[in-house]
Amino acid sequence: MAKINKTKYALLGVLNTMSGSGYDIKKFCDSSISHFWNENYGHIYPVLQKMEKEGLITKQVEQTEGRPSKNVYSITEKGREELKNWLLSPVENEPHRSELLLKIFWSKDIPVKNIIENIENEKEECKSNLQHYREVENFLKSNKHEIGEKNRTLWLITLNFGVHDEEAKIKWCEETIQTLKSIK
Amino acid sequence: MAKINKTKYALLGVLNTMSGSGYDIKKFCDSSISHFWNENYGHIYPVLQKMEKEGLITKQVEQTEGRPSKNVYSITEKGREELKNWLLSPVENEPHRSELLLKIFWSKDIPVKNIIENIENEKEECKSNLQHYREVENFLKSNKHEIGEKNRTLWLITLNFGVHDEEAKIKWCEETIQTLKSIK
DNA sequence: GTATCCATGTAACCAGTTACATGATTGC
DNA sequence: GCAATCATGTAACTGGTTACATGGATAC
Repeated sequence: MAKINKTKYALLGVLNTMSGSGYDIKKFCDSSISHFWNENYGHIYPVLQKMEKEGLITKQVEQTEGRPSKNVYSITEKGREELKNWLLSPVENEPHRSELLLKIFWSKDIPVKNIIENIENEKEECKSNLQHYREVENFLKSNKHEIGEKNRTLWLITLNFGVHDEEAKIKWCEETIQTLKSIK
Repeated sequence: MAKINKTKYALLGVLNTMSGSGYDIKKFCDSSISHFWNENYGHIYPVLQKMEKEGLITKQVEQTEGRPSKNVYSITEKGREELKNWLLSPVENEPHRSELLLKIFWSKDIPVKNIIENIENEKEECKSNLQHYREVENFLKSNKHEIGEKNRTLWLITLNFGVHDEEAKIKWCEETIQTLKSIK
């Protein structure tokens, strides 16, 4: 058996917060969980159809004048159950792949300055991510309404992961650049 | 066009260090780059065949008595070029997905103690990874021969990434567990 | 005698990405 | 007039995992 479908749970999570169309779901993902999760239409639409057949969600077609018709999905009790069971189950860590590290590992015949260049780029990206996380963090903290206290805490926790992660990577980049300069 | 094949470069990297069979390559990967890269036979063998057709590597069949016959692959000049070009090109960061963060994000209806449980598990895994990295680090440092000074530095750099990463995650786990306990 | 290692490969399957197709409305 | 937004979906494709199939040799 191949990998199981995690997209399903991402979509159930969204629909457990709000009903909406594939389009709405995609927008929600991009604005809330994109720092650790991505989804695209080519996957969202088929998975929604499949989940409807399984009875995890229901569809309702909405017609507004002058607008394309909209398939609004809502989570069912069965869907809520399925989501809850998954949330309570242990995390399956899939091995991640780092192209940066792979490149460094095989760079014995590459001039040090080129290796450093790639690491400088990485560092800049980390910095820009970090700044972005801090902005969203401030936004979430300032906004003491709508989403509920527990949700805010949980969302801040995921952002804080990003902050720790980027900070650690920046530190590693700086150390590594120094190390490489010294062997030049 | 879909994602390009990074496995190719992982295999070229191995073959740029040593000639060997698919089996040898897998062993090498498991013992050297497994902390940031994984490969499996179901992918290695077809990719080797494809690369041979493209002229990036050559095959030589080796027969030893009392052993299964072995396809020993070696990198060609063309393969070396291809690898070098890739090593010099900028890193394409593909978005990563974190199941742990996805679970936390959607856990508003889950008891705090269950969320904490998952984070405790994560912390334990980080600790065990960290210890492993430190052991390999010591092994590499003690062994002042065979692989060359530059290679040792590069390999230590990739390990050091793991160390920074795991330490940051452990810190995040501890902070997060405290935060969650306080909202209980 | 049993588990592990050596060694290669295929088949079935699912995940996920990108491009294509369509078309109206709204804001600049 | 043009770009962006709203809105849904399919097709083509690649990546990658797991299971299956085979079988001798060696170590415990």
